[in-house]
Amino acid sequence: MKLWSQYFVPTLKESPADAEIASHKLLVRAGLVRKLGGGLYTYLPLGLRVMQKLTQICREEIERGGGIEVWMPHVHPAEVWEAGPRWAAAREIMFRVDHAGAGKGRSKEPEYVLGPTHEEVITPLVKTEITSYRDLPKNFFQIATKFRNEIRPRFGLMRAREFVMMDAYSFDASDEGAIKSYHAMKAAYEAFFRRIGVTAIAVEADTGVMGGSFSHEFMVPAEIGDDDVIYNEESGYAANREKATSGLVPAGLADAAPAGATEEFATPGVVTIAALEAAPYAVPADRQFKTLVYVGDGKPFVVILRGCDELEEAKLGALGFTLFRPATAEEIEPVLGTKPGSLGAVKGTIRNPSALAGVFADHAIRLIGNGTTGANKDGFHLRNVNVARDLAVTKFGDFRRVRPGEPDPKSGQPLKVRRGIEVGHIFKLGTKYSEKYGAAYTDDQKQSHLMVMGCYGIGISRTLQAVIEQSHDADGIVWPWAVAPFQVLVCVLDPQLPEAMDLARKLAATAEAAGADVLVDDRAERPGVKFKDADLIGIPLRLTIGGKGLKEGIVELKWRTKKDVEKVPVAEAAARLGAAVSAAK
RNA sequence: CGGGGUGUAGCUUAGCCUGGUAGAGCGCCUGGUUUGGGACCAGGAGGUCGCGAGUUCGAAUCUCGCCGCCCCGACCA
Repeated sequence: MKLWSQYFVPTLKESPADAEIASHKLLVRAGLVRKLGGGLYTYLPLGLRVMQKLTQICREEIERGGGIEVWMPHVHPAEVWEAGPRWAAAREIMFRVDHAGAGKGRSKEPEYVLGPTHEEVITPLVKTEITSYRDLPKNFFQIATKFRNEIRPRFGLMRAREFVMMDAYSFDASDEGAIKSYHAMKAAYEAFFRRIGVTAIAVEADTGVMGGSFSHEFMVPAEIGDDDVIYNEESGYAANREKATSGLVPAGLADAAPAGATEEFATPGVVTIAALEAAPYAVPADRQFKTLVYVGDGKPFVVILRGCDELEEAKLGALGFTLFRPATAEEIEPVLGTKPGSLGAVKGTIRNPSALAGVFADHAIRLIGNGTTGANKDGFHLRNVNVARDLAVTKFGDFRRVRPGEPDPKSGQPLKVRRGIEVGHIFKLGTKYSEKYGAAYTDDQKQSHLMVMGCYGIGISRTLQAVIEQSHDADGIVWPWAVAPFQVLVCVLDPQLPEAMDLARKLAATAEAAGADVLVDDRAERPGVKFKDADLIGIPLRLTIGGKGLKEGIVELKWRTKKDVEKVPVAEAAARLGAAVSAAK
């Protein structure tokens, strides 16, 4: 039991000027956090209590799913990352500590980084500690602070530079085992979000820099989310924007026969899809081939899309390049023969085809069959370009961005889009890391095999804010019982009356015995102030004790989620309170 | 990193265009009156006006540079 007057709950009447969204304003107004700098927050007592509850529930569910808790350092020697598979990609977002020991007599100082995640730490550990199939599978996790120098921190805890995350790493002897571990974690995540009272849906996701074979994101639907979820409730299809596909191209689509000989025509000044759509050319965008040039690991490659489609850049990750980016005009010209505007990938028109790492075409261009594209000659395009006959395609793939309304790949029903907050992510990693670090085990036939890994993350501090974003009203936060900083608020309107405080202590003890955390508002404030604060900080159950009520022999029970107040005779108060707490648990 | 905005008391802010004593509300302190949904009265403390240059007799205000913060984009394990 805590007495408000001796605790620390600095509530604010006004929203801080730097908060934009409801959950961020409430985090600050309800006295949960204070900002130190961009993306850096102090957790005040109330915020810390919520964090501890989330942490504990998470721990219980991950352990139930097979996790074994460990604690890893958050300062990593840079060599650990240099030896790993993604130093190039990850270094940009890592905080770096360059001269940690300067002035202490060491001639050459090692470089350190602050850990953004821990594959690079756990994999070498497992490599040395686990060598036999008898010790597999294993799943290690920790709940700890992570550091990522986000390009743009925003929305309070939603995208912070220092944040709390649960990260788990599974090691299995076989692919089947890894899939089993993956599903155990997926079930653990679902149990976690269910227990904390948050709606989070698992959606298919891109594996990004992590690599790996498949992955799900856990998304909390919210307008302020960073990510688009593409879904259809009826078929159950749900994927994030980067991963989403549609059934736009029929499965049995036959390639179109050539419509005639390819011919060049003059298009002076035409450098955009839109210009070619206009008179006098009048070539609809969905009959044009859009030719983009990227550079992957130093070598240019071409991507062909329909003129009406957008590239979903993340899907290029499937091509296997470590790093890729759009090519500059200067890089494009020597290879294709001209600058962007009249680019094409028709065989024989590319100036230096051997310089290309490949020509990758989106499946949807097969819907065009015969279309128009650039001639790799300034001011000229080609018509009657046949996909199968004329284009120098290395490989077809899914590269386009899905649009709402397109058919669901499962059922053909229209896809919808909504925003979501990514609160968790699970990956089946495969052997990317175990191969790099040589994490292998010996089986019962004395054969050596690479361990098959998975990795899993839950953004605990982000989830804290997602709970508020999902559960608040005009007056303040509405905490779900399981994560509320306190479950019961005993609101003493006349704390100067000894009988009121005596009753408050007695009933607080009753609620605690029933399993609730209790805060007693004993401040010498006017009732209005206390009620406003009570609603703001969102404690689920409020018990009000006032001098007036005591004269009538009653106290009041009120749920944060309900409007009505229940008057309870003092004699029955303990029993009613105890029953309410037991029922809510 | 590109675009936009913003920085004045612990918090929310007015003043800036058009240079001349830095103002309000909330919060805080003292006293009094109040006391069931953010009370009232009286008094009080609290400011290098983000930092640095410049223009000027004089700069919160105009100019330049830097920094912080916020939003959009890019990016996002």
